[in-house]
Amino acid sequence: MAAWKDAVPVPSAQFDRKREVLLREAAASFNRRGYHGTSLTEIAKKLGVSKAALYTYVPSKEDLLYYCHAAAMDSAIESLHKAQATPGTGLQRLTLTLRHYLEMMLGQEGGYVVLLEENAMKPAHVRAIVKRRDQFEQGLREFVVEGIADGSIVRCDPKLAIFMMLGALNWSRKWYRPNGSWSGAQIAHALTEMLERSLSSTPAAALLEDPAAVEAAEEVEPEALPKTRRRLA
Amino acid sequence: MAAWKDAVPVPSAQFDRKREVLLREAAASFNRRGYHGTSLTEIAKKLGVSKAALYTYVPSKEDLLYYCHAAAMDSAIESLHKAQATPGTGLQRLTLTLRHYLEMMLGQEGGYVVLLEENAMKPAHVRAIVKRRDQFEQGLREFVVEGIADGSIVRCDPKLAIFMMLGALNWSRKWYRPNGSWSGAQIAHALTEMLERSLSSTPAAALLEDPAAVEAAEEVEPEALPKTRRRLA
DNA sequence: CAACAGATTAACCGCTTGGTCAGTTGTCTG
DNA sequence: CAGACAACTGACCAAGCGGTTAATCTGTTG
Repeated sequence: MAAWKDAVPVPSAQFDRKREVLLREAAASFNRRGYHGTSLTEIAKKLGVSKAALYTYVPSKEDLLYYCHAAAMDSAIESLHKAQATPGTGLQRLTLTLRHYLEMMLGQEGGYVVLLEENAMKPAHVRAIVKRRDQFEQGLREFVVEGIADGSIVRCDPKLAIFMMLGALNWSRKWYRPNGSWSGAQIAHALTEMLERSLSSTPAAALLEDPAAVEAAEEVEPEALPKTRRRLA
Repeated sequence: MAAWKDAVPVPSAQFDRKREVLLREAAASFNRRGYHGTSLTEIAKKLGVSKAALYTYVPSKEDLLYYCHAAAMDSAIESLHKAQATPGTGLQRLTLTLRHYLEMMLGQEGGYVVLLEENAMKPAHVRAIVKRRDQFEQGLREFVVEGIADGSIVRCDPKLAIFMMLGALNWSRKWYRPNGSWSGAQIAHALTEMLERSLSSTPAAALLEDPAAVEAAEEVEPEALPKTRRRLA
């Protein structure tokens, strides 16, 4: 068993770290130019190594894409599980998940996330990713059903509602610029607030207009606080 | 002037028709596999001709992408202009545009539409497309501003609101299947209804749950007919 | 029918790609 | 210091790409 030796000295923390950097860089390139539009030479150059060196960390370009997708789904499902362990109405838990998810996606590390060109992977990998994505979406749909039952969400088609919301969030990759006047967390707050409103049975009377306002309202958010949100008459 | 001869006999209606078919096929492939992931040989094979034949209709692969983008923007801006010529509140005009836009996108012809991998085009083409896209988005934002002024839309950040809505709509390409239980028009109705609710100052108490319900409310649309359009009380 | 023009093709070209490999480097171990 | 081993490199390869070309096919026109 190789596990013995591997487990001892410096368990190749270097290796794992470099591997992660590679994944981030690859994900960033894939997101910008697309999978087929990104060459390994390109990625290697950005990392300051030769193309051949990449094969120390990854068996093929296609696996690189798979690892990126897998990491993205890890984040998503983690957000879901956190919310599932949190008490609240269906609407609150749904919003919580989406906010977490988006914050990770826009986070300064850039998040892995590709969500596109899945069919560039071999069938087994596609199946694995699609399965986990279905789990994620199913969890979200259950929040909607729950919300309809507890009265926090208006009657609607859960599948469609989730597709709409994920579209609104995932598309943010296309226009979000980290150096703009809104931070990732601010965007996450404002977007999920609008989306919440689209399903809420008691929609807020106003939405955020100004990034600065987010900090005032958001910075407190860490869970507790007297629940006095403005509501429609 | 070549225009003289071109204008006379059969003004190459054949040519134009074939060109259009090529564009549709290309757009479909680009949307599925991405621009770089689609080879001209692949497109040619689907059309039952050789790759070289494509060059009769299009000067290069990159131009093919450009024409697709251009056609997509034509549709979008047409939707916008129609709504701009229609009276109503900002919210109504916004919703009308989005519904038209989505219906075209999901229409049976498959719509061109790519919206992705713009940077695969040469700078001049990118600029042309981005400019028109900005026009479209600017028009939508103006509907939001208008809606806030006339009281139909709650106060919010127009830019963010439009980004959210376009994301929700554009993402539908990823999950919509023409053979499912919802038609394109039904999806368009249900999605825009949810989005309308997210900004409306007087949100509807309920949303559509069932595709069949759309038909009862929507199916009247086919434009002509004795001009007795049913209206809401 | 002869002449012509546009559509179409097979064969081909230069180039880039993902991937391989033999060999060099650097570092830790005994 | 000797050996070992993983990291890394430059040179290389087959395959597929976008694009070109010379020749052929097809149909219309005088």
